[in-house]
Parts: sequence; C-alpha cells; structure tokens
Amino acid sequence: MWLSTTAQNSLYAVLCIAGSADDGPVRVDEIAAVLGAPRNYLSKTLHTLARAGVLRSGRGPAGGFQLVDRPERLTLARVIAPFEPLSERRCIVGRPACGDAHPCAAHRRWSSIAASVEEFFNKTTIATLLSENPRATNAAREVIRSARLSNRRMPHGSVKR
Amino acid sequence: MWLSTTAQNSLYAVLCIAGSADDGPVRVDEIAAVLGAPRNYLSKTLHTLARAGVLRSGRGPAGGFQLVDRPERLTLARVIAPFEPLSERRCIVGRPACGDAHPCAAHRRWSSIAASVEEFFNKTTIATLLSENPRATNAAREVIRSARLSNRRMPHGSVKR
DNA sequence: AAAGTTTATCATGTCGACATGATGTTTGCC
DNA sequence: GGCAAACATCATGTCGACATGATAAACTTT
Repeated sequence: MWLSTTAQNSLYAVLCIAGSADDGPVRVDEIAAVLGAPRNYLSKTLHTLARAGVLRSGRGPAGGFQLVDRPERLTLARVIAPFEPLSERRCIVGRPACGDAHPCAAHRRWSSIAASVEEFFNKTTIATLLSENPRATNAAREVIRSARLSNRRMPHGSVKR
Repeated sequence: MWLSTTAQNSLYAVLCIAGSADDGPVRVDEIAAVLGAPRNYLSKTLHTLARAGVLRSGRGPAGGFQLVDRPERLTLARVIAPFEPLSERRCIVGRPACGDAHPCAAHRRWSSIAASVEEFFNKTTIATLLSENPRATNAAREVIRSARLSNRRMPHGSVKR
C-alpha cells in the first residue's frame, strides 16, 4: 500500500532541493545523504524528474539539481506522477469494468476515500509543506550545509582530507 | 499505490463467498471464474485466509470455502491483513523515524489522510458492502449459480458434458 | 475399497522494483 | 589543454509478487 520507495524518494528529494534553494543547486550525494538512499539509483530518479520538467540539472562543479517552477506551482502529484500514475485503475477488488455505471460492491464507499487521497496529491504543493513545517525543512537544509562545510570545495591543488 | 492484486482477490473472493452463503460452500473454480484470476494462485490466497481464521475450507465433493464469522463481524481489514499489513510504515517520504515526535514535512497532512483510509478498512464490514450493493452481490451469485447448473454434479457414472 | 471431486502443496518460471559498480559525458577552473 | 567534479548511463544482480502445471492429500459417494 501507499507509495513506492522511488516515489517517496522523489518527494523527499524535491523537498530537500526546494528547501535549500537559497544555497544554490543541490548535488545527488547531498540528497542521498539526507534520504539514506543509494546514490546512483537516486540519480536515475532525479534524472526522471528532470525529463518530467520538475527539476533542472547541471553538471560539473557548481552543478546539481534545482526546481524548474516556484514551489507554489509544484504539486505533489506532479512530483510522483512519473513513478506512480495517480489516475490508474483504482477499483479496490480489481474489477476491470468497475465504474459508476457498473460498480463493484465497494465502489461507492471506496471512491470517496480514493478521491480524498487524490485531492491531497493534487492540491498540496511543495510550498505548503515547506512553510507549514519549518523545523523539518531546516533540519534537512542544515544536513546539507554541514556536509558542504566538511567537504568544502577547495581551491585547485590544495590539500584534501 | 492501493492494494496488491492478491489483497484485491482476497476481498473479492470473500464477497463472493459471503454473497453465496445460502447456496453452501463455494469452490475455488467458481470464485476464479468470477474474478478472472488463476485457479491455483487463488487457492493459495484462500488457504492463507483459512489459516488466518477468516475462511473455513473443506475438501472433496461438497467441499469449498465458507466464512467462519458472520459478515457483520468481518471487517475488510481482517480480510486483507495477511497480504497488506495495515499498520505498516506510512511516512509518505519513507523516513524511518517519522512520527508525531519527529515529523517529516508532510506528516501532519498525510497522517490525517492515512487515518481515514485505515478507518475505512477497520470500520467497513463485508455485511455493509453486501447490503448496500444488492445488484453487485446478486450478479456474482448468479455467475456461480449458473456455473453450477451447467456443470452439475451428476450422479456417479452418468454422462458429462 | 474404488473412483471421482475437491483443496493443498511443490517445483519452477517470469517480470518489475530496487540496487550496485563501472564507465561515459559534460562542465568549470587553473 | 588538462584536471577534477558532477551528472548520465550501462551491465548486472537480487528479491518478492504473481503465476502455472504437476502431484499429493482428503473427502464423498457408490
């Protein structure tokens, strides 16, 4: 039940990126550290979000990921869409023909629940979550900031570690 | 998202069995015909429901599956529990530590949605669905009845087909 | 006890989600 | 140009959900 790990990662990652927008592009390794998710797999997920028009990616030093739209314009539905098509079949007993015309025994009751879930994803924006939960938002940003400090981009040729 | 096919089958099957209770035990083949699901796989699913105390099974002629409890006492949650443990992790971004104490950015809003879904499964009973949807209930029962007529249990030695 | 019907179980197969490590490609900086 | 940093991609691997066909076990009827 609920979201696939990939869809969960995509949501969490977008929240990280949006929350750290003021600090510039966010790198895969930084996000991976916050999520506790595997780097390359996450990279693929983020790339998918880029193809979906949700993120913009840049390579090389000063590269990383940024939002394309303002967080107020980005719904959760758009973020998870590539991984969890929301409008999919949703008859709770799996009847292919279930609908208002030929409802299964649970159709009425379940439709109303399913609709409220869909509404949550369609109406809630990234901005909503960020502004309602400053504590969680700051926590993720701090993890990223301190990762940058300890792993500072040194001038070329200087000593590392 | 939503239920696994196995959980969907278990719900649909239990509805069939409950709806045909007056006609005696229901056989796997009959349920499989209604669901359009593979016989042996469904058999395994029903067996799991039997081990879970939801169904009673009998072998041989006059065998099949019956409910253990009255439909009024059987919630949807109990039916899907063996396949879709309802109380599982439900943080929408997959944070292991997410909870009221250390909420993720979406915790508040999502918890309320998740709670209403859980309530649906915990409060809705098989009897509710049967009585609210006589049309769907009868349709399934008729499929089973006509299957029995055309595939009648003939006296030993008589001609088949 | 024999035959037939039904569930129970086993061995096996397929497929997609999730993951990993190595390698390619682009970018910015000296 | 050359190097290092970062994303992009590829080959490969693991695991569980879903499925199938064959066989075993249990029950009913005769």
